[in-house]
Amino acid sequence: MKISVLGEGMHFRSCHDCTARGFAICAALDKTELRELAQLSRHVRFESGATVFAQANIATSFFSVHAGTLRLYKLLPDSRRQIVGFALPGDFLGLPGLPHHEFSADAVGRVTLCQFPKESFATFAEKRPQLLRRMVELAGHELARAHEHMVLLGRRSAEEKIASFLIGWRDRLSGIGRGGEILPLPMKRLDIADHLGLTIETVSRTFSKLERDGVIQTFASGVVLLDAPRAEALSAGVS
Amino acid sequence: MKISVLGEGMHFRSCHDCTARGFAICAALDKTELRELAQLSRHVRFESGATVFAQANIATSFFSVHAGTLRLYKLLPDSRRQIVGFALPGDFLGLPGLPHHEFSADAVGRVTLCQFPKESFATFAEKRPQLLRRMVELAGHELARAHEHMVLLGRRSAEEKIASFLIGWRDRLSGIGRGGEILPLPMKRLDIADHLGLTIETVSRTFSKLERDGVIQTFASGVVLLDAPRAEALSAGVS
DNA sequence: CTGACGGGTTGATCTCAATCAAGGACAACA
DNA sequence: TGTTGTCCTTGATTGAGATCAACCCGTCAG
Repeated sequence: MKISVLGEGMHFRSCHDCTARGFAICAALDKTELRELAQLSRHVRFESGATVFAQANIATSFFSVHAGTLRLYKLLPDSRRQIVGFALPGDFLGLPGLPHHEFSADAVGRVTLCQFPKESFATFAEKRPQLLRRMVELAGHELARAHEHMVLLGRRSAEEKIASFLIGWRDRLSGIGRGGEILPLPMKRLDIADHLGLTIETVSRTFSKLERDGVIQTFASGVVLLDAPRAEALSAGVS
Repeated sequence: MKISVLGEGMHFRSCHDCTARGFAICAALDKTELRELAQLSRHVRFESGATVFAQANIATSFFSVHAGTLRLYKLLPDSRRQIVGFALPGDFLGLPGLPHHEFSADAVGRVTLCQFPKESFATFAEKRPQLLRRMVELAGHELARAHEHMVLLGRRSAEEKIASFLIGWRDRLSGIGRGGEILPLPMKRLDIADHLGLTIETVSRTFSKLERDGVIQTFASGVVLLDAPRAEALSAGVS
């Protein structure tokens, strides 16, 4: 696990012009508070594949994603893996009230994060109801997404799973201003499989089927939704 | 949808000797605050099968479960159902920041709840960081449970699903002081199936298998874990 | 240029859980 | 007492997705 602090060579990126501000918890803070929070945070970078923290380890920091994608996953003893989600810029990682990390997180491509020591962040938050409110809200959105994912895992077919995943991913990206014609998929097929409760072969076959049916077009870096309404219908479960 | 307010005939149950206090959000409040909160809450009761609120309806209240069990579920247009969880005494229902109910909730057996108008609760909470902190914590625990359930849905066999469910249910009950030799299962087989991403037949068969193998003994009202270590091993995924 | 490797695709076969179908246990009720 | 309905169980068969296996393609090292 390599941590590299953005050091001397790099410009200090002030929170003020942070690209993830607006989606992140920081949105709940005023200028002064922002500076105070910046004081106790530091910017860290992880290269592709690096582990940011591991399941069951003691959590000493919270993180706010600044740039890049992370996969958040849980492992069973026999190494079956479930990716419980992908974290994007603005997402907050870490749960006050739980001493240990509840899942592992590693970088999908290069990632930068704001790191906050748990203790000082908690102290900082304690007297700022609007920050706590924001955290309740973020947790609520996360919970809603988790529930939606349970429906996917428990009750949808492979084709619906893939379509739902693509639509959900598109909507999340556009929510943070990263919408576009081509939908980038930085994660590997195996990651998608472990996220959707499928095998890599089924994911591959299903992508092929959707392409054959003219719903998507696949590229090395992602897909284009040729027939978004059809994908949305599949995603909604209106087979 | 029948709502019956506990009325004249019934004793007013003060929050002070509420059996769910201690697990519920109220635990974060002192005596004075508790009385204030009681002021803006009312006790409501639902008979078995009654719907407390429905998915996509506008949320006007928050609830704290006082007694009984609720099933929380999402429906697909074609009526496939995923039960995202069961709520027990002390659980908080409703997410600040989302205008609509994100799932439906109905009573499994008779249920009583504390109902708080959303607005007045929000106003009350706004100035009480320790209450907000408690809500963040509760949301965090809920999220952790949701993640664990994703592993179950995405990566476990039918037998492991049932074993995990039983162990998880036992632990939750004992966490609220309802542990005991016999593990009550107030929900129906169909509920369990829709919670675990199985069919009712597979649930039934798997219970039968576990009973044949001497892991459990089934009764009308629940099960006894004859071989808890074996069930725990299955639950952990150490097949 | 060649071989090894990682990531992805495709085909053949198998298996676990779904589906289809029947019947049992039990409570509510006429 | 028989009738009806709900819930649960069990058996037979099917099928979606897993597994096993082969192969393609681009990249990188030697």
